[in-house]
Amino acid sequence: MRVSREQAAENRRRIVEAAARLFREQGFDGTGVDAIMRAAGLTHGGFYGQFESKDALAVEAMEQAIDRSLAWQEKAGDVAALVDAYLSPRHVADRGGGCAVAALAGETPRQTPAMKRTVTAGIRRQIDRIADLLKRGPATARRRHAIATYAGLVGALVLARAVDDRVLAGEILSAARHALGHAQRT
Amino acid sequence: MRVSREQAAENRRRIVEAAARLFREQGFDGTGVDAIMRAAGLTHGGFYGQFESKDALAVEAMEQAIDRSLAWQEKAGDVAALVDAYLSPRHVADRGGGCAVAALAGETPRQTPAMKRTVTAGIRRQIDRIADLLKRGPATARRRHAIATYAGLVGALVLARAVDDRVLAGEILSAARHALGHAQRT
DNA sequence: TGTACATCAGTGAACGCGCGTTCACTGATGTAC
DNA sequence: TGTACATCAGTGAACGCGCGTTCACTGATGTAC
Repeated sequence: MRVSREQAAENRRRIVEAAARLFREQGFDGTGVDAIMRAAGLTHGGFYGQFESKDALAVEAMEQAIDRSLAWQEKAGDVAALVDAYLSPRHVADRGGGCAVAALAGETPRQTPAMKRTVTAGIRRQIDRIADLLKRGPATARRRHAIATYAGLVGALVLARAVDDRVLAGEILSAARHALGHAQRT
Repeated sequence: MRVSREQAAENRRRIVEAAARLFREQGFDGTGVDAIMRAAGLTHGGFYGQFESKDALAVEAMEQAIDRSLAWQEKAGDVAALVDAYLSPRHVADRGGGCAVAALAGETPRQTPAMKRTVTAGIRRQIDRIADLLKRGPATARRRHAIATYAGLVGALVLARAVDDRVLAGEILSAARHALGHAQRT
């Protein structure tokens, strides 16, 4: 049953969307082509008409997730706002819709070189974005500060998600918020 | 071919050792029972004489990796020494022998409740250990500071490993070392 | 101390299952006239 | 504008493979006398 070109393009978009969410929620290994296609409202057989392989889709999904994250951050006017949004309980709970680096960076060593390149580029853009938000100091210090801030954000989110105790998770978030929110003044 | 009780106990130890290394290197999903048994010098069939399941072994391997990490850290006399050791290129490269939380925390949401408990306990002990090393300030501030430090360490290690550019990886390590090494003075 | 037998750690083939991928087919879409 | 046919997006069964797990078997170890 053929489908219009617009419909096919729309289906492709839905596949990438579903993949970006499922990969972040359950990891690359933990998410099957079958599950992605079902989430997109299709059957798994049609997958290879749209994508060369699961790995190729993974790269595309990762790129999309990173783009969305950065676009979302455009709303943050300063580092404190970005830190607050990143270290919110909402972000901890929304693994599937949140930071792709925090959700998937741990699995990248086992991924394609293309995936590593995509992740590296995403991390670079994220660092630049934070450095832009820092108003004070020379460029090299701002960049160094941006990197340390991003590391603190990713680490705190990963730890808060790894822990099975909401109180401890909250403590991790608030400790990191305190350290990173005030760091701008040092 | 039966084997002496000491030999059997020794074999069991080797299985846990191999699992602790392989899980950190390749993840839980990425490491098969077969690969673990081969790394321990045995065949895969004997696995279930020693362990109830792959998940049960994973918990034991995680516990061992965390214990070893903390024992190793006993050598560090202050936070600066711990930060330097944690954020060394050597630790970045030695994923299989390094921090189990940084290597595997991203996969824990998909693991057994027992695994989550083990990881949570490990994170708690790690935070306490860092807080003990902090000399200055009241207990609550020390704890908050310890959490932020640990988050910074884990995040920087994860980012440095995710990146396919050694220069950027080095930059991440040194930025975090700078931020966390000097943080004690604030 | 030596012998006979029960025990059981480890072997290797086999299992059921889900995975990524392929393929013959379907039938609506797009195109040529 | 209408008709006839080629195209091709999507279907669903099937593939080979590796996984976690099971099991009948082996033969050295441990034990009872």
